[in-house]
Amino acid sequence: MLDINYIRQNPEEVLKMLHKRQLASEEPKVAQLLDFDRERKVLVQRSDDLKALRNKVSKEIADIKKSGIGSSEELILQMKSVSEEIAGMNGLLGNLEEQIEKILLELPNKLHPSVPVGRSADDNQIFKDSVSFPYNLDFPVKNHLELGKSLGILDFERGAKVCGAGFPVYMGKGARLERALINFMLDCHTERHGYTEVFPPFLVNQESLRGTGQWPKFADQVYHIEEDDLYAIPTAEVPVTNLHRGEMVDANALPISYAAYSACFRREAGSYGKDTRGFLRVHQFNKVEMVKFTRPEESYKALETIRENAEAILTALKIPYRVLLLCSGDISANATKCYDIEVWSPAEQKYLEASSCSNFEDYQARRANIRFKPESNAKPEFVHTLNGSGLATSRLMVSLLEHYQTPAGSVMVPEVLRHYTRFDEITQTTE
RNA sequence: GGAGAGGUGGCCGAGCGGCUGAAGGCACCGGUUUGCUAAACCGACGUAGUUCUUAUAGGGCUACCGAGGGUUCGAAUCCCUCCCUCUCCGCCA
Repeated sequence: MLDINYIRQNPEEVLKMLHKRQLASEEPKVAQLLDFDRERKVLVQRSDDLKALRNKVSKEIADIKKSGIGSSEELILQMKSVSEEIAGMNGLLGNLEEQIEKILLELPNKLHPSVPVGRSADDNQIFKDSVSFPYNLDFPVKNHLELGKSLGILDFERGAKVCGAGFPVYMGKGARLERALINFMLDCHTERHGYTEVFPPFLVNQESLRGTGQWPKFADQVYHIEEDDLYAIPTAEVPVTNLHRGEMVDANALPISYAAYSACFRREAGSYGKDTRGFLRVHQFNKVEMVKFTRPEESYKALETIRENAEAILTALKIPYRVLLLCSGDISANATKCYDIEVWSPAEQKYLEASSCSNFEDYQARRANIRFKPESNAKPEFVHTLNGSGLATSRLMVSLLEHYQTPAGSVMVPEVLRHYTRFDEITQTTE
């Protein structure tokens, strides 16, 4: 969330940001917030005055009782009514603070000056266009669904039977290939890019969702297990960023870089009918996520590093891709700046999002209260948090299967994965 | 699921209902001493809100001892609920 001091001092900046984000409906909230804030201040002052009086008189009462001189009856009676008055104010104050908190949690993050202004996904800027690798697909290409079915490596029907639509099953060499991808990506980030591997819980509590900003905004997109009041993670970002929630991290340890595999669960409520075929939109998918905690002055450099780390995976796999710089109307509410990496699908003849790399500055750190001391005796400051998919396997698998198919209908395994799969090709005779 | 113990500042740890924002120790910071380092000694040392002043600093007031309620003139301290950690028993993977 934003610093309330920043909003007090720069309300017009906040309004400008909302305008750029195409969130006109949110604009009245700023004035409302400032109204509540002023009201709160008046109430706090009056309540603090009463508390000061009560503290002072309570000490007098103590003195009277100790010395045994005089009577405290009258004072106690007075303080009783003062306490009642304070209690009344606390009720009002609690209400106000709840509303202030609510608005603060809902307001989106600032935008970095380099973010292009635009209305929708159509206005995203191409940061890096068509990074390609040589392929000979001069034959009728099959799409990933056809390949998955003919090779017996993907089973959407049975997935739907055991769970529901959007829960794909990988079989045989398909399962092995998926696992190879995950292992390759994790090894790459830990051994070559300097990340520490984390295997996080796949269920989290509500505080964690709130810490990274999925709560309250995306409450309806997250699977909720009522019995234990836990939520299935939509991304490893949630448990991994929250590892340091409420902590004072050691300044010398910064930047902290974590790479984590997790399954990701998304309800995708309201998006039925859009890109629903096969892997294009699923409720459960696998992803390796990179998370960084940095000093504020280093976060934008770290964002480029994360993007490069994600690109390195595609380069190694020789998967064609491009990088977009998201515009103000398309970027998520939590991020100040975000790159999307999209992989090419020869069958769909379009780019598919496989990674998002974002800087959140102190937006998540403030929610999750993650601080550090810049100097040993200095005041604590919020760290900056960032993350990027490195990468999600589902769309990656689409592009991989389609690019590596042969005229005979088999799929070759990318060079760098063979060490993990221990087979070179997936043919129809797969077990 | 049952029984017990406990959650206090960056860390460890003491704390009788009023004199406790909190002893003591460690770490960090400033200084003295010292050939360097270390040690020793001295000093400073939480966060947030608000207000005042002789206002790049200092003072006052308020809140914060796992979270939320309650009792009380007054709660770190007593009571209740919840969360977490540890130990033991039971059950299960």
